[in-house]
Amino acid sequence: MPNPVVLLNPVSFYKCLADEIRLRCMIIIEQEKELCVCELTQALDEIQPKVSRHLAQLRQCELLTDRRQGQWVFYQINPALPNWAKAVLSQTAQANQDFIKQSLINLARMGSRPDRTKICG
Amino acid sequence: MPNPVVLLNPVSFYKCLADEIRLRCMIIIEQEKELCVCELTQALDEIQPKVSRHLAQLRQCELLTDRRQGQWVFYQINPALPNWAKAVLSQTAQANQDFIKQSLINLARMGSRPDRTKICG
DNA sequence: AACATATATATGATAATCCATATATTAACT
DNA sequence: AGTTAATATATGGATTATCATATATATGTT
Repeated sequence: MPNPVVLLNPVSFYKCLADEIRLRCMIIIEQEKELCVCELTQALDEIQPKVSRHLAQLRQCELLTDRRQGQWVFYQINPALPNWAKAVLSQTAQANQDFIKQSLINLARMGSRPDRTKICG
Repeated sequence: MPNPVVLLNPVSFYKCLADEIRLRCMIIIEQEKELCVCELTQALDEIQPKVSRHLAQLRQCELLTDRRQGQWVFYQINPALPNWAKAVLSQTAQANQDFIKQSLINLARMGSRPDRTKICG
């Protein structure tokens, strides 16, 4: 069965992407499939409340979904986004690798990342 | 020969799209190929200085190019935009016809639109 | 098990910064 | 002169950052 698709206002969609931190989050989550707050905090080299607030906004606009696993909260791209928005995100990610290069390095440097063993569909 | 391609920061690109008036402008220009300020003013039903200001921003960020023909200034999508940005714009336009529906009606209602007889490549 | 401590995340409150708008004016063209 | 477009300034509103704190979970000790 087809996913129920989110009704997405294009202006609020682009408002979400119109911020350095939020756009980085979206792109590296797009790329890594799923990341938790502490990983994002490290990758972006920003303080935790700042990252958390931006994630909250992305969640509220339904660009991201979250799931808690133990002490961690993992975020991923909302699978119910309309196709045009998914396309925008993936093309933006593909064409702007430079933009997230340093974040991926920071992420790779991170010791003892939480594992995702209990991913339940 | 291939167009020289604009170097485009993704955050400023999305900041440009993160406003109702600017996004409407981009989408109807995308669709109509070329529009002048007075047409846009009418289509969006907004006062002229407001529209002009937003167009100036879009021009400054190189999302739009302008050409003067007599008393009119026509705007079109910058052909030197990178492909990913062009793709984002056309997909956004295609998937959000509702968003510009009223603007197109206003535009169609407009009497004596300036013609583009002197379009020089 | 009960308790204390540590880690991860979210949020309230406040201050600071940025952005859009309105009005008035100026410039460019016919 | 009349039409079209751009800009300057001031103001109000929205967005953002930060600190301190709250909550939830996990770990360690007795």
